[in-house]
Amino acid sequence: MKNREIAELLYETADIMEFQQIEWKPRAYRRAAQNIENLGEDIEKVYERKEKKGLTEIPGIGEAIADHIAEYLETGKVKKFEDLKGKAPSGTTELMEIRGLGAKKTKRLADELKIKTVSDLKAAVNAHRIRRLEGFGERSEENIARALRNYEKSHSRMALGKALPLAEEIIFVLKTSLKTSLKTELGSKTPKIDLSKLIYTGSLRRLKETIGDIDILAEAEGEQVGKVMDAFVSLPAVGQVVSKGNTRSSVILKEGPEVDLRVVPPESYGAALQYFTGSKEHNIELRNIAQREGYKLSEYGLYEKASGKHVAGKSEEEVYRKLGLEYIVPELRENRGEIKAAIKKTLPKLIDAGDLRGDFHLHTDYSEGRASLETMVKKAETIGYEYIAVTDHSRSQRIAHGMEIDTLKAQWDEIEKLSKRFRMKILRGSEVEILKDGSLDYPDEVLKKLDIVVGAVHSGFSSTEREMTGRIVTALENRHLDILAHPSGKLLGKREAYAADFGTVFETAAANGKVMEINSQPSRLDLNDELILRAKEYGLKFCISTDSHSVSDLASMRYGLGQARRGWLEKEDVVNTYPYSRLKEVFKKLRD
DNA sequence: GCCGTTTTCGGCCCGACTGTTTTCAGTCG
Repeated sequence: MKNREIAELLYETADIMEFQQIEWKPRAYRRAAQNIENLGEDIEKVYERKEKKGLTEIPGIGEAIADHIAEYLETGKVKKFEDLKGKAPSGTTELMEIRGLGAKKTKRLADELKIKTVSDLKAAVNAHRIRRLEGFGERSEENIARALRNYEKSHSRMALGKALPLAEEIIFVLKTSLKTSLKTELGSKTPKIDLSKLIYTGSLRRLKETIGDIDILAEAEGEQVGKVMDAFVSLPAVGQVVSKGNTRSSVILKEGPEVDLRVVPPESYGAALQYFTGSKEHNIELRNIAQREGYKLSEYGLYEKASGKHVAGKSEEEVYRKLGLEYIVPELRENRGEIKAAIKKTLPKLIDAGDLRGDFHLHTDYSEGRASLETMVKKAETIGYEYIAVTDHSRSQRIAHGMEIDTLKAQWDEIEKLSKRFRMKILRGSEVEILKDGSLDYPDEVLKKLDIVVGAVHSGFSSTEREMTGRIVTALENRHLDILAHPSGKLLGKREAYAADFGTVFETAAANGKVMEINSQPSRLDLNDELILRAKEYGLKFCISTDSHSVSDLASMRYGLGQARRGWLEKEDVVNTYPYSRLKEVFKKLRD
């Protein structure tokens, strides 16, 4: 799959063009790159099937870019891009990633100070050569120095599972601080701040698998604004204040990530929430619609273009309705067809947290889990689940204390005993290793006694695409396998997905009635939204599982649920929303 | 370079903050 590769190439080319002060083209290139990332289909396959014509059918790709992509797929490079790159200094695109440095400044640094790489920049900062440049000055130099330190510390994205609790914590502390300061001015006549309106927005609200920075929105007016901003920049977690204004302030936390706070008045709250939730691509599309309909849309509201009259903005729902659209939930706002669906009123009714009735992937201290079987069962029952599957590792997973057959049977005995004491159905499961040759890690007579077999790959990540695809396909053709766990094998920020032809994997899975897991572990989120969208095309069913290794992990469900919603899944697509009585339709070996 | 209920040319989202600039350009989201 070369989608990401090609998108990266287009983004890089856009940066270089911008550096060379070429107008408009960078925008076209970025838009094309974005659409390739969101394609949900292998671009190579598109090209094989329909050649260049297929490429130009992708939005944002016309004749010229289609030719470049074709050239890349045929030869592995694009002559025009190579030439372009040859004319720009080698470190250009990297320098432009540093906060505060865009195309113009990078160009001036290169032209006037011969700064071409990050280390050139560092040297220039240390020698105070930047402040002598016309239009730069001492402050600019200090800011570049700080941005440089930040860039080196972390220019990677944070996992959703880390960012979300962090944002919740910040909001909680900010609310507490504001409550206290509001109380101390008892008797003041200024309107109170509605603290329920203090929420996180941005990619976090869209539950994207990784987060660049944390965006927070608050509602306040008049002198209250200053109070919110003051409370925000003086939070204990703040390491550095980047900017502070009347509508926006920006800080960098000691922990690393940047947090932006925007404050808007009540009549604009909905428009601002919509705007800051993004995505950027979704918003641009929305503004285009607004323009066509004779409106102007900004974070302050929807305005009639002719009269300048404010016609919507109090709530998000109002903004969408006024534009003739069904309300679109944050998880769908990626410009992946949701706007067209909202116009036609054919948006999916997404799966909700309340729909989930069980969990098909969890570990106990029989293998690498940290809690006992009984503790896990007890906690799952408190959540209100109707069933769970206990899926400890199979025998060849030595590192994870994989279970020999005798131990597995002992676990079945304990499950039997516990079943008498708990209302919830406890299923005999196993996370069975898919071995190098695609066979499963227990003999058939053991597998057939399991209620649920969750197959997983944990080794041989550097296999070729052919080997890995063959291995998984063989496993999917095994009648004992029910669920394919963490199908892509990626670890966020640590390990790429293994090379496998997911088209073939999904096709085989669909033909054999297998279920695809959406693994909710914060470090995995696998399948992610893009692969879910692809898998759904093949008519596959999914399950959202936590892969819990401790009691607290059971709460990770919300991250997997987020990916499912981003992947347009409805209740019916996800088998752990089915009542137990219906599960037999999916898992044939299930006992009554 | 792309696109079209403004349709084959002429647009291309919009507003806030910073710094050094005395009226605005650059950058960001």
